[in-house]
Amino acid sequence: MIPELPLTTRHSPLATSFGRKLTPPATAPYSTKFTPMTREIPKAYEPQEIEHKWAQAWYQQQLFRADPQTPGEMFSIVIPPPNVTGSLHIGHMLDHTEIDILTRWHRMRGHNALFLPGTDHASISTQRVVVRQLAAQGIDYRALGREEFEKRVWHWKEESGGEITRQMVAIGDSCDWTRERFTMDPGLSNAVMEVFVRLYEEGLIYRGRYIVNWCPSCLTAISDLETIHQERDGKLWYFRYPVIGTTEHLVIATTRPETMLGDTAVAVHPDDERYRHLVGKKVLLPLMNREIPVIADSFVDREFGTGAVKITPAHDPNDFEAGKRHNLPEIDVMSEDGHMSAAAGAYAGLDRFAARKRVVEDLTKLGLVERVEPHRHAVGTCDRCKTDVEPRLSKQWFVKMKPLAAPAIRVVEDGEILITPENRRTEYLNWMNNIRDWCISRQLWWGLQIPAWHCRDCGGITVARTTPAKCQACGSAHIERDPDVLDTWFSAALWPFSTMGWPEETADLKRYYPTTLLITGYDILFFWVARMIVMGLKFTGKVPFRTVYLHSLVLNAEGVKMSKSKGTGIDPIELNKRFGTDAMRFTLASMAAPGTDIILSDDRLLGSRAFANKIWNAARFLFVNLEKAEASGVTLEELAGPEIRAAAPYRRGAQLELADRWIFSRLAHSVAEVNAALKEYRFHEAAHVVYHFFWGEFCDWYIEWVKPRLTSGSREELLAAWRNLFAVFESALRLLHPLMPFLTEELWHRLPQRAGAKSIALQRFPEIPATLLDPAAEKEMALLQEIIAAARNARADLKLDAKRKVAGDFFAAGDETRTLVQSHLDPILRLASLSTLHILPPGAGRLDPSQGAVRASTGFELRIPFGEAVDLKTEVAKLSKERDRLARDIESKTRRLAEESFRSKAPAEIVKGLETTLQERRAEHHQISERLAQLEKALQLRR
RNA sequence: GGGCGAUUAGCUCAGUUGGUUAGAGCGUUCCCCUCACACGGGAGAGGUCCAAGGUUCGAGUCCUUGAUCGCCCACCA
Repeated sequence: MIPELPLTTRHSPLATSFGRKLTPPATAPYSTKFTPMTREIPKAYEPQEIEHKWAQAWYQQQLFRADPQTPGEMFSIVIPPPNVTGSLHIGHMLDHTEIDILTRWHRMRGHNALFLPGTDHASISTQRVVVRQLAAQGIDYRALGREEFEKRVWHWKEESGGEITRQMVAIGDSCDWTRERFTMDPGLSNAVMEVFVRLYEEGLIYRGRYIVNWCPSCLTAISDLETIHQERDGKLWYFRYPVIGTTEHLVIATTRPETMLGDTAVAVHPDDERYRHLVGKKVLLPLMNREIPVIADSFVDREFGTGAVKITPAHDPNDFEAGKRHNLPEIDVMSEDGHMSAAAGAYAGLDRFAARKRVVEDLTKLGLVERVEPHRHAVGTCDRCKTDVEPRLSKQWFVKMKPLAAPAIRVVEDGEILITPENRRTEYLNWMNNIRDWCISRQLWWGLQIPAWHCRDCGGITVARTTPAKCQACGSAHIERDPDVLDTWFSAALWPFSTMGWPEETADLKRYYPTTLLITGYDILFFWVARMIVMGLKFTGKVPFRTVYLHSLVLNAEGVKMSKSKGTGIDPIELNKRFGTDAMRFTLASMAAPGTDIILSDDRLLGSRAFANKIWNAARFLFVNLEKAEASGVTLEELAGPEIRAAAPYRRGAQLELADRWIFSRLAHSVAEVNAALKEYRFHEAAHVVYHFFWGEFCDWYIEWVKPRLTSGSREELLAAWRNLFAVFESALRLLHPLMPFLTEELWHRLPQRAGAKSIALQRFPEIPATLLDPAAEKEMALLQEIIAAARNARADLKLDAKRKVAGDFFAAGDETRTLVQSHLDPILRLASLSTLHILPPGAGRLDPSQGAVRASTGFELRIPFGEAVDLKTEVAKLSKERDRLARDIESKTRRLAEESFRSKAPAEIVKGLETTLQERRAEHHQISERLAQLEKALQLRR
């Protein structure tokens, strides 16, 4: 069953975002009968209405539902689940655009394609959002109690998750909505418990008291990855600790004075001559008046500071280790919220930074501050709230990563998983090879609670899939569930298989797992990708995906990563309104060159919108002219046949006209290029190819070329013209569909269609037979285009009225060229705005440039005669420039060819090619020089 | 402290394995509101490919060094 989209939340989906609600359409938006095409088509493409109509239709009809029973090649991809912290931002749009392009492409190529949607509970982030909301209402979340708080978050989740779903529908994600998942769904949470228990039973999950990264603002432990190191200008304080029983002082250096209150030793290097006599003695810890030992430990760096370091086992990971080695007491002088604890004596209750200041002041008064130096160092901050992280001693749950990492390294090294781009693969391997244990417990309320129960009687831990009745160790019923929840990435790590029903052996799991591909941003390579590989291998014995494509990030105009909290994000809804989803998708795709980040600009979006409009108007042209063809007896049925979809050229007799041969050949090339580009995730290239084909070739040349054929001629001629035009256009729509799904769907339905034509998305991607590749046609067409361009160029330089048709002269020594021009005189005249083109006989010789502007290229010369008022000087300047350019080129080529080393070492074809080119250049140069001479003579005569 | 990426037209960026005159979009200049489209058509201008060395017959492309910008990783107090 497809879920109804909840429409009742006050956050109200499309009502606030995309302008309207999703309601079932009264009738299907496509015709169920043979479609008489809509003749009335607005002049400009207005995406809003159309996108909404199709988004809704696709969703309602479950158009992209995947069936494991369907045979054929499989393509499966799971979405990187967005956090339910609000709505999708522009960064997500890139994920979705790339995934959807590839999914649609595979589906159209006949593959059994699954795009599995879903969302992530995002433990810490979501909790923060709701806590802040409550605070805004004057509610302290702790006062609500855990249960009530969880209820509030679930409520928020329904809103946010619903909004995200609606956005995904609205931007045309071709997901299977029946398979939508959430990381806290019963099935997924079940998988999480299963994994936790198994890892615990194998000893790969353990609980222990260690120094962890603690956020005093979020009030939870966070992992190493969530700790962002920030370079900062700080200070290095030198403190004097009096050595007991002497008049000496031992000087230590520290960046964190406040932690000295918890010092339990001072360490020096065992080989350090300066301090050897002090080892074993005691120093008096100032302010606290505690006697602490001087110990020797080789972890001390003799070069740093004074070579003597204070040891605070409860507040520094190194000191913690040292403390363990030397059996030192651990004195925690801080509370969880970053204030000094009772153990800090007189400083209790002070904020840690206030305490720092006070400690320095007090020591200064005592004359125990030796000196202070500026010191640049890295400070850990919380990924979520940017608060300085406090290394804190606490009991947490960890995953032992080393044994799990080994296979995850192997599969990437072996190429069983392909990580692309290549440099990310290296990054992955480096990280995996230096992996450390993963702190997975979080002191939060929103999330998946750890399935462990503590015994109040014996202190034993019972880990179980379902709530146990008694303690596993002593049988006591006095057990309590561990209050902590799991790091949100723990459940995310299982996503590719938990979403498919694991640990059950479901049909989905068999058919769609391992997934084909993972597409996500490189910023979560370690957070997510690496851990999915680890967990996938551990629990399914298979890789979770065959290929990982890591795309760039979308940055704002300042080149900073988009962030909603910082207010630096671009609102995708705004973009959709202004440009349309298709334009946004196309823009993202066209900028998504692997390896470089994307800075989105209005200019590019405007360009894409213009492209959509261009296609719209090409279609409009077809539709408004079709009546004329129908009047001559061409029927819509004839334009809706399978030949259209097969892009089979319609030949009158055995002949296909040059323009048709050319456009089919170009189409075949374009399809091949798009396929090749998408295969290697070169979205920008695919976008460019389609853009150029549609606009630069189909619109600019083909349509213009065949225009007269569409409205006059015999029924047979009209049919040929229209069939070919439709075949190319229809194929081009399919070619474009993965990039611009809405526009193409709309136009496709406006084409004559057979009954029940549901969606272009379910049609085949164009497969153009290689026999349509026509190098001869491309060459001839290129020559004709060049001739037309030469005429236009000459016209423009003569500053002729663009509307005025003028006569031209044409000379070509080659018979073939003359024949070609003669047989395509009509389009040439039309496209170059010429009244006539006088083709001179081969014996006529060069065109006299004093009579007009001559433009020449390899094999031909074309002249537009000077009118009454002509600026010969401009013409001379133009030709001189061209002559100089040629001269430079000739010189460099001549020099190159004269080099013996080049001739002997370069491949023969390169040498030969260069020689040929050189000859051509010389000929051109000669012509231009001649022309210049004549022109200058003419100029003198005028004077 | 390690590692990585970037530097190409006014702007934003492409440029596949080294090969003949380095491309696109936007902007800009000139001409056109021609019966699909001014979100348009036509024609131009605009680049010592960050710098210096090196390899090569040949370098935007490969190597070395440097400069500038950015990113990732990292328990030296």
